[in-house]
Amino acid sequence: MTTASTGAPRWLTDEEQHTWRAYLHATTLLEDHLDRQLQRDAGMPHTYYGLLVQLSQAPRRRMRMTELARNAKITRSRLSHAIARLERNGWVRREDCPSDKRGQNAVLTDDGHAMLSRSAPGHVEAVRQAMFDRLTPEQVKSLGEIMKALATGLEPEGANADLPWLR
Amino acid sequence: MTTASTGAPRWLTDEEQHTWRAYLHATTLLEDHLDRQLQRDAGMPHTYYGLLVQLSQAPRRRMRMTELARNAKITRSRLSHAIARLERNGWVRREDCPSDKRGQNAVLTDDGHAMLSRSAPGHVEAVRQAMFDRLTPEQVKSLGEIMKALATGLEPEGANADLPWLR
DNA sequence: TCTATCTAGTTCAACTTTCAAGAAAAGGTC
DNA sequence: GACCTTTTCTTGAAAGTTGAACTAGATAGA
Repeated sequence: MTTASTGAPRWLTDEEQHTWRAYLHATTLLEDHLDRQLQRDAGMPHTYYGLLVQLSQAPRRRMRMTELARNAKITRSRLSHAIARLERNGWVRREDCPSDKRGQNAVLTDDGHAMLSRSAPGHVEAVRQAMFDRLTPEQVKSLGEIMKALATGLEPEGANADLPWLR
Repeated sequence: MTTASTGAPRWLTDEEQHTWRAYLHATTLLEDHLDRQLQRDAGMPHTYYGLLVQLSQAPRRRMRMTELARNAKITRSRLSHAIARLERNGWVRREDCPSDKRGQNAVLTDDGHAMLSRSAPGHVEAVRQAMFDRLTPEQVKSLGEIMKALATGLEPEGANADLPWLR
């Protein structure tokens, strides 16, 4: 239903195959690299770090669970687990939503904010070394455009909207 | 030890930040998309599918565990678990290595090969729709170069060789 | 109001990944 | 050969992820 496989398969050209492999290769290595960097220096995986960053940038350092999940591109289930863990660490706190009794706000605690301030420089440095120190300004620009195009195609809205919003 | 954080943190420019977000965003969505596509159509995650592909292209459809792990950029531990699962599915079989009694070969079974033949067209189509249908030929070329540059920087050999070969 | 439906978030079980530890064979070196 | 180190692969427990089922509150219609 998602992808009708009619007709002969359109295989990839040599250039496309090369690019695809390089893409898989590089994204895997980079993800692993940053995951380890953060696990070592901040005690959490990259996804969790991203959640704290989102919260730190939100209005009152708090955000509704669903919105946070949508921004971070993860399922609500995964977010529940993640927030539970971050709560155990004392970096996030849950709070009932005043306007909707079903709702929860995830709130970045002072400890969480402190931890973020401590680890952000190291993380940025890692990102810089892994990515920006290796690309020309033109490549950075180009990469941004390419990634934007890919994301647009995969965004829940648009053509492929048979999912609640993710899955 | 890995990343001395001396001096003021070199923060990211606006363009770099934009690119970085787009990168995270797009790679997350794409990974999830393909993982679900394969889980649905082939009954396994993307990583596992990649292992079968590697085996299918190896000389006698078999490969030493360590080599397979290195090619797939995963740990040997993870590979052990993965192969165990694929073995349960009947798609892979283990075989003692004649020349080295410690060694094991992972062998793609006929069932595994058949399953691959069945699901490959759909997967290629998914990759094409998600990536190549959305990029110009110039972008494809550029993306390939960029990813190659990133991978080179993260490759175990070279500067950052304090890891056995991964981790 | 009563009912049906939808939305927010959590929970459970199954599965995958990681990390640390360990068994077994191979490769020096003396 | 005896000893030490390295390499190969596996294991087991803890952590993280997924998908489905579930509770509770919101919403809308008759």
